[in-house]
Amino acid sequence: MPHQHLIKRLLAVSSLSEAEQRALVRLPYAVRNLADGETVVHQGERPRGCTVLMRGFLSRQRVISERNQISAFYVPGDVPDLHCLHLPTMDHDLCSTGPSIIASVSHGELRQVLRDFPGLTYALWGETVVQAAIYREWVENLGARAALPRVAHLLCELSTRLQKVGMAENGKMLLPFTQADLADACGLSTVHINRTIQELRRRRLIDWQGQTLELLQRAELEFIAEFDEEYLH
Amino acid sequence: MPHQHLIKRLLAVSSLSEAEQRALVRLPYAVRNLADGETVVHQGERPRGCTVLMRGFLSRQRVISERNQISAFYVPGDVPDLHCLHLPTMDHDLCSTGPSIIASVSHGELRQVLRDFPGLTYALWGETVVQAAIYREWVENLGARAALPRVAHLLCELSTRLQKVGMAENGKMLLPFTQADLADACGLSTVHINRTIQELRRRRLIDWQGQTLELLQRAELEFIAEFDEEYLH
DNA sequence: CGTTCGATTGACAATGATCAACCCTTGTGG
DNA sequence: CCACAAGGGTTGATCATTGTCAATCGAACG
Repeated sequence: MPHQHLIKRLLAVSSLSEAEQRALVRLPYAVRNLADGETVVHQGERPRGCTVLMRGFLSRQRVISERNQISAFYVPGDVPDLHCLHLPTMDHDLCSTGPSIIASVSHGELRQVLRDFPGLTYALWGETVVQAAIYREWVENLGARAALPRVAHLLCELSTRLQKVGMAENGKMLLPFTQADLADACGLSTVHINRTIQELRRRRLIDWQGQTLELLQRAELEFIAEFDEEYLH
Repeated sequence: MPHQHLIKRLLAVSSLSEAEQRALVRLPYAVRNLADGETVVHQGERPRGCTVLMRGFLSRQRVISERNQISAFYVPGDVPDLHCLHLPTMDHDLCSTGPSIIASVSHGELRQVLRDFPGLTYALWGETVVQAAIYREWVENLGARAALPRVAHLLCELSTRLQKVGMAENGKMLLPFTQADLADACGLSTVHINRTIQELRRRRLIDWQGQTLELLQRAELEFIAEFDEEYLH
């Protein structure tokens, strides 16, 4: 199993023995480079391994009533298709947003290690628990918040998750997302996302030029978004 | 661990040995009756056990920007706070909708059994995986669908889940939900939910009187909602 | 230099929210 | 037994947030 952040996070939730950590680290994997927009797994496929995102961003998406709806963003250390150990078919597309690098760990070998080291099963279950908490937040975000706080909440979440894996500092990060991506994630039109971002800029809450996003007044932004990072641990 | 449906479902995903099943069945639990509207677990609490819903309905809710947003409904056999094994604090209220009966299984004893029978850990992880899939569907429902298909999708989901636990037949079921509950789950106002339900009635897609809901033209309803029960197994 | 992609803008339309009643049923206390 | 209150459902009128359409602009790129 690759990636330090994944292992670090597994350690944070559950505590792993030396042997367990070693077994995890020794799991073989295949690395693959992805170009912007490339699809890792297609809806309907039955992947033979789990994907660990090592670098860059992935998004989970599917077309719902003629709209492309993004239901999750993944950052390095995430395992977007971990659930395929239990439910074999992917019911979404998994796409690279910007260039990225993934590692694939065979289901068979992973299952074997999980049988040998039950503590690892528990730890990976914890990963699913965290992802579920994020989905819940998205449900609330889409169901209850108006455009401005909704976008603000997403940006806060991204910033926090990126910070945890060392890809953001002081709310400053490199994001390959287009406004259309944000729109797909927030359930808004690109036009309205554009206006919402402009409003966030006007209020000096964010600075977003090219691929560089900076959250300027974190406290104020979190207040508007009712953001509480608790759910991300 | 109580409840046949939970055990049946665990068996459906993972296969459990005789010993594992016995260990599960023998877990002690405390039963509790809940009145309509009663709260099982409050936001911020750190429950000492997992809740297994035995009868009735629970909903997970929280106030987001002055709106009560429901992020999940639970039916008998579900374990709404299973994730608290990993993340100790509940960040939502868990409320009974209509009268219900729950069983509480101590975290300590559950953990012990999971240590003794790793196959059970894997099986319960599967439960979390399914719940996560439901959240994803809700994200898509709230993000991408207009009011009518959104409500239709929720009703299809409920019907399918209830059918699996023997609480619905031919799309006919007993639901204790008010229109306000639906509104909170769908991110719509009660007024608009009311009009949407009337439209569903007018098109002879549902018959809903008192607590009895019947889905009249399942195929047509699923078509409108783009509902595919795959994600529920 | 033309093409494409993403960002931006304006005009207009529409879905759904809000406000304010009103009705009906049910339950409760005098 | 009746009066009243409360909760849930229903309706109409009006408002506004957000979507749609269409066009423009600028940068990047072959």
